[in-house]
Amino acid sequence: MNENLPLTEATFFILLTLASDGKHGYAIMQDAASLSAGRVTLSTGTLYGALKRLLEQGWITRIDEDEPDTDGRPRKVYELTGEGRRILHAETHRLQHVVEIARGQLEGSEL
Amino acid sequence: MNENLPLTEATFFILLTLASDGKHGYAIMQDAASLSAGRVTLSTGTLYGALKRLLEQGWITRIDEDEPDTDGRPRKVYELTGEGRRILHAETHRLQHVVEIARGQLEGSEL
DNA sequence: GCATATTATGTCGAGTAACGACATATTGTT
DNA sequence: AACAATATGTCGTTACTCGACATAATATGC
Repeated sequence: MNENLPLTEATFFILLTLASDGKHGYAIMQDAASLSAGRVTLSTGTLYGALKRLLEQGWITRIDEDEPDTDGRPRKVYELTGEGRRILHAETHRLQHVVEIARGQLEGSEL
Repeated sequence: MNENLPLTEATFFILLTLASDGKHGYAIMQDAASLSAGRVTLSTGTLYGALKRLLEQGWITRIDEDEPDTDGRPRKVYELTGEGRRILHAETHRLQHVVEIARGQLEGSEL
């Protein structure tokens, strides 16, 4: 069904933070950190590299809010595409499945 | 608690297959495939590279069963160390936690 | 008014790991 | 005798992360 999985943790969390609404890069970084209770701290190299890749893959798009009243401060807002959302769901289910496999395996070996 | 996480999928499944008992490389490949219903197919490059790394890290050890009756066929058997088992558990819990975060996030954005 | 922290975006080089291709040898099957 | 399966390994390419560095605007504190 999906040849793009597994996602890297960085990619997964970027998509996750965009699930609720569109955001710009810096906000994604902060949201990923707070969502994961500080466990996922995206470096800028990882973040902007991943955003570029995700755009090329068509999993996110840019919604330009270059309204002049925003005073020229560059702020690029991204949101999930349908494909991006589909993949986010697929990866979540994959992870769920992996956890089930792992629990089954560990249970059987530790009694 | 653990600076080694997240594990890659290959590493995670190698450790998982060794949770129940020691195995040699080829058996690990097959077990990973059957355990994951064919989703995880380790290539030999990945497998033997990972085994080497895991040995160096002390997460697995080699138990030499070079009994002469095995007729010189080389077959290296690996098993988890305490550290390896500890990390396998930690990663399983991490994954569980990630799934919970993801489900919470997706729930909130799709009602 | 000035310094510093925060917000915000980006590049670059180094390191790690996965992957497929190739190589080799033995055992089991047809 | 040929071929599939078992079994281990190397090598080069590709993808991604990470930390360091660079730049600029805004906001806060003194």
